[in-house]
Amino acid sequence: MKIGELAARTGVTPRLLRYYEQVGILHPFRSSNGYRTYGEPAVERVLQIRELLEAGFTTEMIREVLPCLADSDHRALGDCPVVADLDGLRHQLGSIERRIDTLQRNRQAIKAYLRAWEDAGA
Amino acid sequence: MKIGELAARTGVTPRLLRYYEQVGILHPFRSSNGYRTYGEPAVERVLQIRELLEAGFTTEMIREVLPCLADSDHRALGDCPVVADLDGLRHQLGSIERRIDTLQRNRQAIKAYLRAWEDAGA
DNA sequence: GTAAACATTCTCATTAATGTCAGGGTCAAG
DNA sequence: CTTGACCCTGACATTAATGAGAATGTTTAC
Repeated sequence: MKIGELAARTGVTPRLLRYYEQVGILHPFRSSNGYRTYGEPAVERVLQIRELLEAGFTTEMIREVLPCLADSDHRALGDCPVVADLDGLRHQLGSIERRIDTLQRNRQAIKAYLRAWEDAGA
Repeated sequence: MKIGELAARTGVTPRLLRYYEQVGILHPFRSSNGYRTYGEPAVERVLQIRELLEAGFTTEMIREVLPCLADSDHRALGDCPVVADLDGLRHQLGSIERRIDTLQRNRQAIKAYLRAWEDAGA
């Protein structure tokens, strides 16, 4: 499919799809006229990129982890390109875990605060 | 304490401390000479700001949630300034929970991937 | 009282993720 | 063949979070 259709199906602007290609997290083919051509799996990939970006990842982190996340259902390890840098991956993992931690602590605090107000208001 | 000391004690540059004031998440007093003056609790507050920023919050989100997080140990609800917008808070809570979710799913996937490689490599 | 250390404000620069617009190709429908 | 919809590249703008520097005032310590 061409960029417009992918954009429509993912809710992401063509501009951003081109950007994602530019930073190396999306790799469309080019047809002879120069148009970008995306396969069906691109849809899910783009959605995952969005999800990760909204969770606060940078495109650089995504470039590191996405290869190992993509298509995780039907893929054997052998399919993986040469092995993304495992140490980098472990590092990302640590950073993700720290973030989860911070988020959980703060979620707790906000919940407690809200509950206190709700109790008081009732 | 003055800005330099707070910077030293938190590892945050004076530049950023001024920035945090500018965006309304840090509120030093001013002494007669115009110098910013911070109280002891500012240290922890700054550290929390850093933590939240590193977890991917924006200063705007922090402005919303920090009032209800700050000093959460020794504070009665009554001390809270008029009540930060409870609905905004619930919204932030939802967003935090979605992020935790995304993060956890991806942590899982990365761990599985790493484990697979380690098993294979062994 | 002069110099060093630290403060102030203001301005400009940078990176990441986006938006927007301009100048041009491509293609399908009429 | 022309028009309209869609694609391409490239350039410039913006917001957030930072860094860096200039020009200037204040405090400290000799």
